[in-house]
Amino acid sequence: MKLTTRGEYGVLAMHDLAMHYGTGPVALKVIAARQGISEHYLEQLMRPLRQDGLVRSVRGAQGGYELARAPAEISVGDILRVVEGPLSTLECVADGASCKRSAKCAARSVWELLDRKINDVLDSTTLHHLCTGTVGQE
Amino acid sequence: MKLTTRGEYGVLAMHDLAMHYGTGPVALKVIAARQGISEHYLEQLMRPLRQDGLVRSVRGAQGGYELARAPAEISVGDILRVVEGPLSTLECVADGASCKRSAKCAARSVWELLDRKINDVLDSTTLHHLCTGTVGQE
DNA sequence: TGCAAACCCGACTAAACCACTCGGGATTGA
DNA sequence: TCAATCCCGAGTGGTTTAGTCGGGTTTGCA
Repeated sequence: MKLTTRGEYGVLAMHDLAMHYGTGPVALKVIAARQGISEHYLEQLMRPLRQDGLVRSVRGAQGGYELARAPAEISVGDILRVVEGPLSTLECVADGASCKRSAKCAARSVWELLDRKINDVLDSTTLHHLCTGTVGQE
Repeated sequence: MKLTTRGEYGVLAMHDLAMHYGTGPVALKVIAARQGISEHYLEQLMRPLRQDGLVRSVRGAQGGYELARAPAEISVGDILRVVEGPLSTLECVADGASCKRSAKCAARSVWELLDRKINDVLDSTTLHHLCTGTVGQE
């Protein structure tokens, strides 16, 4: 039930970008220093975030990254799915066919319920909530 | 956000025991065959479950394992915490002191909310719910 | 009394994954 | 031009996972 640093750092970096949304691109070096993360490692996380259209990059001097959408339009779930892969707790829940026991598996219902609750929280929490300290509200 | 096979198999085995609760001990070999799990591996999972008092073992011929409490008194959370360790999604949430940024960490609130929801589901789902197909009810 | 069925325990291992690091290339503003 | 910046692929040491293996010890039953 652990999240890796990819998810942790990814959300930290995106939150950093959200705090500076609308003020031009922020350099990787700045984010890394501000959040206390390895710059090269963070770079690896930005790649999929860009490819997935969550951030835009500006190359060259004075370049950097910026959110591709407003903070309220990006959920923590969006970020985690991109940097961590699918969020389901067990392979067999995400992909029913892969589970040989799925038909008679009594445990399946707990995992399904769990996945639903996890996705509820992560999809209903946006960067805007993080920035305004209103996580879990409305 | 993945669960390991320890958690998956642990719940499967405990559910198996719950289905045969009150009919004497069930041999590891029987559970392993019924659930399609390696017997030796399952043995490793039963050790902590026994040490934690969730199951009782009967040694010698005709021996086996049985639940130490009624199925309604054992939650999925109980099982997972024993075989998987603490359920929190990030180290820094479980142990605030270990997180250098905890004070100013905006992301922290999401992880706390997430952990709370996960524990809610797992602690309110018992083996009895699994056996009766009433997961998520009452 | 002997034996086989069962639990008990510690050590080992191959493969995968994690959290990075490294080195170089392409792009662009000043 | 040059320095800042993003872009990309490859490598790496350590840890974890999902087991296997080989031997105990205990006990019901013939």
